[in-house]
Amino acid sequence: MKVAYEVVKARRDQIAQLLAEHQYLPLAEVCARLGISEATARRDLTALERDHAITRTYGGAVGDYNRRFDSFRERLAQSADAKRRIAHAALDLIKPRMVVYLDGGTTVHAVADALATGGPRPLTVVTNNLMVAERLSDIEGIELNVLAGQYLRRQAVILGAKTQTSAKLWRYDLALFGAEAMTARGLWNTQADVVAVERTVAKSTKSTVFLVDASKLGASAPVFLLSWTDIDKLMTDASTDVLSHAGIVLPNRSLVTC
Amino acid sequence: MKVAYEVVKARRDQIAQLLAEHQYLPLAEVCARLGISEATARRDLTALERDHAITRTYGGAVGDYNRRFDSFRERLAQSADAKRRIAHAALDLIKPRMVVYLDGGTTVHAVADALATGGPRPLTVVTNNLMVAERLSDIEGIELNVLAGQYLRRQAVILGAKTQTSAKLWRYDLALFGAEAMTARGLWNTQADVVAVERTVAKSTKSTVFLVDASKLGASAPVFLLSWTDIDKLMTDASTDVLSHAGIVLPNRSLVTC
DNA sequence: ATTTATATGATTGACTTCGATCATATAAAT
DNA sequence: ATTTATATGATCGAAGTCAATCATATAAAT
Repeated sequence: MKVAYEVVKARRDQIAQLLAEHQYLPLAEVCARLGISEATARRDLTALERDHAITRTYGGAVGDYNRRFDSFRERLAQSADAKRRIAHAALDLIKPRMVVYLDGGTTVHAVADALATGGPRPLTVVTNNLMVAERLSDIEGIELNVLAGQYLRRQAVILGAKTQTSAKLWRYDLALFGAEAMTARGLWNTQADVVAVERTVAKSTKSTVFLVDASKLGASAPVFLLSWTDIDKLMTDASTDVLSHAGIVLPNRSLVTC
Repeated sequence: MKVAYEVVKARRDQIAQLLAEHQYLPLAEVCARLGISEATARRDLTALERDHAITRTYGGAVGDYNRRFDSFRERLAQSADAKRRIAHAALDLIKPRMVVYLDGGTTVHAVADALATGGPRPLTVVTNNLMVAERLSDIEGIELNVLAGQYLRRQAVILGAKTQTSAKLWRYDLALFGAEAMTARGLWNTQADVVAVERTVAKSTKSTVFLVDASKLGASAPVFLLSWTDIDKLMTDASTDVLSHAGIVLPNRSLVTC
């Protein structure tokens, strides 16, 4: 029997809501909860998928509500192995009771990943990256703080003038940064606001460490960040040979290759 | 054939990673991507589910990586209808170019929901609630800012001394708050640090508005927040009769019932 | 009031997935 | 070197899911 359009819409909204809450629901569950037949449930799910509200699966559907950070995640996959190795080396720098700043990039996110599964405790972690925040929140022994500022969902990062102001509220023992490019002159990044925050943090940290995988060698990025003399350590999977060939020569204690 | 345990573990980690990226993958896709048989894929998925890394579905699996804010979502469902009505009434208070503060509770989240689908633009929104932040980020005409501070994932909220400091970085035209209880004396909340932030914001806003559904009438909460004379408006679904019966009497222009 | 359009639920056959079982290959233990 | 343990892939019957089709009831249009 035909039914008022509003009734249909309300029901589909309810299904979308249900899926936002439960992430996944089998078809039978949808039928049971709404008291509708398989056929109607199927039709509703198909319609909702057409409107990009959910994703159908064989036997049910998943909600799209939480599909954020997608572009960030894609970048996470690049050079994932090198990033993981660098991150594990970086763990050695972190000691219990430190206040550690974790930068917004994907390489530094690997450190958060490593920290989540174990490492020195207790720790105070400060970050402007919300994926890092998610990863490390509610972990025993880690107090997680975020900076203030404008939230940019695509990059999962908090930026802006207020971010710099709030970055000054802490004193860091160690700051772990990423960068988009490294050349003989130093380290570069793509966004001016990102660099602004990084420089602000660099001024109030005891130790400044950069984690940069080899793919960033010879890459180019428009905004100059810091020169080699400004940093305490570079951790990379690029070999000393390749680095010096690119004109990057650092004292032994400032370079960790892995 | 038996295979080194590390190989198995690495493969399962890879599947979990893949699911974190794609949220949902059908079994056949897992087989294809890893070059393994259905049987092995099934066994891997079962093992991963046992470790609470993923959730199995009929025909595939979904990643658990993003299942956050769950307890907050549950509270969202309570009195959902009243919250929605109150939120829609609150929309009228918001005018283009305002700087609006949105509090951490579930009632205020309904305002974010309403704002997301339409309303006055442009707006500057400031919040300490990350689910509100998610909801309103990347929306044309809305600049979304978050406060600094310690991130408490269960409540999806940012709190602490630094939160108060960063709350003072803005001047608000309008602040929308929730509360856990209302009595003749005024409004109450459960957590001292939540109240601390709310009071800080209340001091730097032109207009202080509370959105409280009827279920909070007669409820009790330990921390006193503000008395009725301190606020500019109360929006509630409780009737004037019921309110006055509870000893709450407000001037007409300060009370919106819906 | 009559007609038209369509939302729903039931049915059916084709297709897919599942769990159990088994043979086999290889890592780990002895 | 030999034995033991187990990870893997193949197979198969059972159970579940899907898309298509159809009759029907009711909203919307006339």
